[in-house]
Amino acid sequence: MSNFVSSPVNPPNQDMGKQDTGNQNVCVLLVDDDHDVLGANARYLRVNDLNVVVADQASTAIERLKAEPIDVVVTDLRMPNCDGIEFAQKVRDITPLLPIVFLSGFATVPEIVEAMKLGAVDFLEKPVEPDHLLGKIKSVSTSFRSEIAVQRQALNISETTVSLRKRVRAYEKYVIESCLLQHNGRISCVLEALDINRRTLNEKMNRLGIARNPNQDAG
Amino acid sequence: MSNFVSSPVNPPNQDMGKQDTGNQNVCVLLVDDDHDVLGANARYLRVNDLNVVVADQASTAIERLKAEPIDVVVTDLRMPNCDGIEFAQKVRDITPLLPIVFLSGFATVPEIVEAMKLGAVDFLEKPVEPDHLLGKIKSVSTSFRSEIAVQRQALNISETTVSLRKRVRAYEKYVIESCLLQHNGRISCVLEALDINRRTLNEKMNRLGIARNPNQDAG
DNA sequence: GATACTTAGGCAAAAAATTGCCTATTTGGC
DNA sequence: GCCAAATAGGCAATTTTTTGCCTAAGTATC
Repeated sequence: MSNFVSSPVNPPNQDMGKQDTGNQNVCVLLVDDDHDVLGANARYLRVNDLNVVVADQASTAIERLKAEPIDVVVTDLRMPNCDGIEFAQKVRDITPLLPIVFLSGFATVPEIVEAMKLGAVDFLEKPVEPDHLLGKIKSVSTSFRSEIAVQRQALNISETTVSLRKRVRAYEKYVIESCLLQHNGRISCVLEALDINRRTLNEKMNRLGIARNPNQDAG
Repeated sequence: MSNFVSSPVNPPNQDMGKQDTGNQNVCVLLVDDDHDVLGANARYLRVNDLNVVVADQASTAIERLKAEPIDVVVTDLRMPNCDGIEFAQKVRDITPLLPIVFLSGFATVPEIVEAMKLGAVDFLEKPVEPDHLLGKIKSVSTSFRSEIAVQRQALNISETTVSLRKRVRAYEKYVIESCLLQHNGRISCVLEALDINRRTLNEKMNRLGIARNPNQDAG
């Protein structure tokens, strides 16, 4: 019954206090047809404790995306078989809100615009400094980290029927969980922030399977 | 005041009844410090039945925005007192989802990225062909904004208090509208796609104020 | 131990949403 | 004109959700 387990509010391991790199949870999908660039970036990111999945072409990348719990996609804009935009569109079909970071040496305004419309989180100019890339990924993944899982659940429109009901429910769950997270689990704040009756919130949390867990420790 | 929290999904201009050029409903706010460009564009758009409000600087534009029922903002990126990005941010504070089209002669990648992140609908390179601009405005105002951008925004936790109810409602509306759009207004398809009872969909559309008869052809 | 504060939850009334059944309207084809 | 398909909507039964009232449990303070 309880197939909804991934409450982002209190993942077993997740702890704001953890102070190592905090990166090992993050899974990046690196896509680039240039093996040198791909390898170098992958290595750098791995050294920095990121979980890296690589692909040298769009089709492979899509496969990996379906198979692995990717948190961020970093892709080249210009690729031989399938350009980055096309690729991003496919990614969107699978995970509508997954952050995508584009890399490109020469990009035209329309390309950038199109990429951004497809929900690119950022657009870095090649050659990109590994450290800059790392920083970008970190910022993208930390700001989204808590939400990704839920978003994926909420909006993973992929194969299965996307009943409006399920989607709305997932969205509601997502909003409440985010709000909880944002207010360190302080119910009273959530009540105010969402302008909702306490009793209703209680009911919703039960119904939606939202765990309370005053993760009160301030980072 | 700013209780004008428009539905994040819907352009203010909802009236799909009139069918001549369909333009006279659309109100465009043109912002450009160059009076020649401003005048020329305004004239062209007016000739084409658009309702045009002009401003030669950001502060004026903001005032107009507050006063008039603007449907689309078209702004220069580079302006003397306040650059386009800054201006767009202010626009966002007032109307979180109003479509903004940027114009610019020389724009850097980061600028474009930033503009798009602020929800720009498009980025046209100056000098812009009046007809192209007109087309863009028409398409923006008739079709809904870029899905992803809207989706992101709909999902985005904003600082301001937006009741859970409103947000869920907006999301539901967005889902239905997108689905309608995707299926060219074919109700039967939407029913199937969203796995929802016909009667329920009817009720929801009424409740949420979703117009039937979306433009069967894409712009 | 008393007190204040925060949160959970039982219960039931009230409100809202869902949905089946039936009818009406529109559109296109024969 | 008649028929079929698609869609809207009235009505009412049913289900779900919201919410006020009241009680209780857990914490921290005094």
